[in-house]
Amino acid sequence: MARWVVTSAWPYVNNVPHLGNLIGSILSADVFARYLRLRGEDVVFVSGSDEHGTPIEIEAIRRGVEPKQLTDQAHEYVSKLIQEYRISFDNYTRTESPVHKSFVQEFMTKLYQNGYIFEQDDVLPYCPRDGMFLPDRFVVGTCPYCGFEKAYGDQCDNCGRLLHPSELKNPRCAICGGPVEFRKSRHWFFDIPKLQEKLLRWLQESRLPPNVKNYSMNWVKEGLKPRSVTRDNKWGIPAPFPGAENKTIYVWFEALLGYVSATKEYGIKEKGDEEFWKRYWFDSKTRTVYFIGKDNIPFHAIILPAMFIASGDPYVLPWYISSTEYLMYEGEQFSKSRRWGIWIDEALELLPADYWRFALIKMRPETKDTNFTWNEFTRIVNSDMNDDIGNFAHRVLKFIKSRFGNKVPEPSEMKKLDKEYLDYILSAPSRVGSYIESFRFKQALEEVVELARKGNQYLNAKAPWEKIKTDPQDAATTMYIAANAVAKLAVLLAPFTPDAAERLWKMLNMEGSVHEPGRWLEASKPLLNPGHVLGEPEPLFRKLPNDFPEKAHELLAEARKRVMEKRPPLLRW
RNA sequence: AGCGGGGUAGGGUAGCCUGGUAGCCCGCGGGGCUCAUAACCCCGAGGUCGGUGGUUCAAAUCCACCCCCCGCUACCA
Repeated sequence: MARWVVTSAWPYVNNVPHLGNLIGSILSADVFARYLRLRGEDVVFVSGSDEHGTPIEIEAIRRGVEPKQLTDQAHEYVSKLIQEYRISFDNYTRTESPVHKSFVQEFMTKLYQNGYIFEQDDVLPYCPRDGMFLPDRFVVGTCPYCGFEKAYGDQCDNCGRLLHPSELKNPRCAICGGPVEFRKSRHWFFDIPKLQEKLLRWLQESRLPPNVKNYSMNWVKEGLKPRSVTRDNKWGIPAPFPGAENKTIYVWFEALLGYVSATKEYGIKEKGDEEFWKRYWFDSKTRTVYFIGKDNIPFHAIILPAMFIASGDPYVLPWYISSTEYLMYEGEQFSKSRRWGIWIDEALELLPADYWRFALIKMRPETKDTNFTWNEFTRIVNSDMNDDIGNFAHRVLKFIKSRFGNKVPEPSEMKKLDKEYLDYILSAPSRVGSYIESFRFKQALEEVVELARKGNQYLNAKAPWEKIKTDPQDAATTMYIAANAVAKLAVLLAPFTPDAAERLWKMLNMEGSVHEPGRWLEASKPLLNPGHVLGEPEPLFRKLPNDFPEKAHELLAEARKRVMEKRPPLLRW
């Protein structure tokens, strides 16, 4: 049995995550982690709030508070939401965690000692009024090529040209609007070009998916440049290099290390073992799996492995990186400034987590950007989830209750149709599982829906409501198989809709929890024996009204108002 | 501009790697059933697979060029 570390990209908590963030990393990672546990695998599932860096520092300035006050509120709120979505993190921590901070400092010191860090002066934009150096993105001015007056220091949104902030005419601070100067500042750089050959060889031999692999190999082949690992921000982890007393570590470098430090923190808190994390990260048989959005590929496929190699410690390099495309909202990208989209707290005001989990997984942008529309959402919830799965379970359980005294009937002779469907049920866990293992969650869930669809066909073909009068033994056989299909559904749904799966498990009057380790493996044989007394059947899901798509925008607007009162003050718009 | 991903019936998607005249879901039209949540089942209509050219007995699938959408391009995270 392999050890697994499953990670999800760390939400940047200048804001509440939206549905795109949820499906892109957190929810996808949860489905995978839950599946592995159901298979009885040894899993650590970690993530945390990414809370350092300029955007948060600026947000804090804007609100007149210290950054820590902002991220304290954000971390607490996001942690609570993550629980409400039933994301089964073993540790959801934060980059302000003391374990993380000291881990990052020790790690960066190793890179320094191993000769992978060098110093160099840079000339950088500086705002004298705010008293801070500005990232390129936070300098605005007139584009020297097209004359657009609101070009950013890294790129002009009008003509698309890539820029350097020093090229802008009339450069101003994006925060206060004041003039920008250029000042010299000393920085510490990660000498990543030294690792070019090793990275290329690793990428070549890795089993990363083609989109990640090809993309990254091109990057590396084009030639890597040293990257500065320090920033002049006050808000962050102090750089441990001699002479770097006023610098902090660039958020990207430390946030990536959070995967390791979160495992370490978990070991200390839950196992009382300082060295626990090494059993995972330093074991060549451990499989580390990262769930990220497509914008994050270089950091996970190049920079993180480079850091691991440069540390000189025997870290396992990424085993798999599952990168999703983007979820769009009604045709356009989610946008905080335009308030376009659905944020995860708003969603819960409308419907319980299972509805979102199910629909989002069915919309998971696995090969291309996918559009969230209320029409499609309603279709998935009403048709796939409720009519196919929910109603199938209900019709089976109700029938057994009314005609068989709520006991699983004793099967007799199996005919062709019976054998076919029984085989189909018994092979479903391995079918669904193999899709999950190839990171095709959308198809995996479709396969679960298909089990219910086939069940409906089976019932209609066998018409036990008719046979009960003419051939009761055949009706009993049919319902024995159908009941087992429902039990199977409970297990197969467990990674996707954990609450509904558990409710169904209880309705079947099964022992313990559906989420117990190893359930998936048990499900390769019938779960219900003849004579087993079932529980009280009730509808598993409810349906959305037909006019839901038309009313959704209005409902969302109302939800947004309610949410604003629940959000901690520093996260309100 | 360079690199990567995508463009398949009204909507959503599979198939493409490993060529053999297109599969599934929703919607639509017709029929059936009555165990079930106005649910379920069956039948049917609807696609020259972004465009052009090429390779081949045969192209959604391979090659070339072009058009459109999305992302990245190293200091937003």
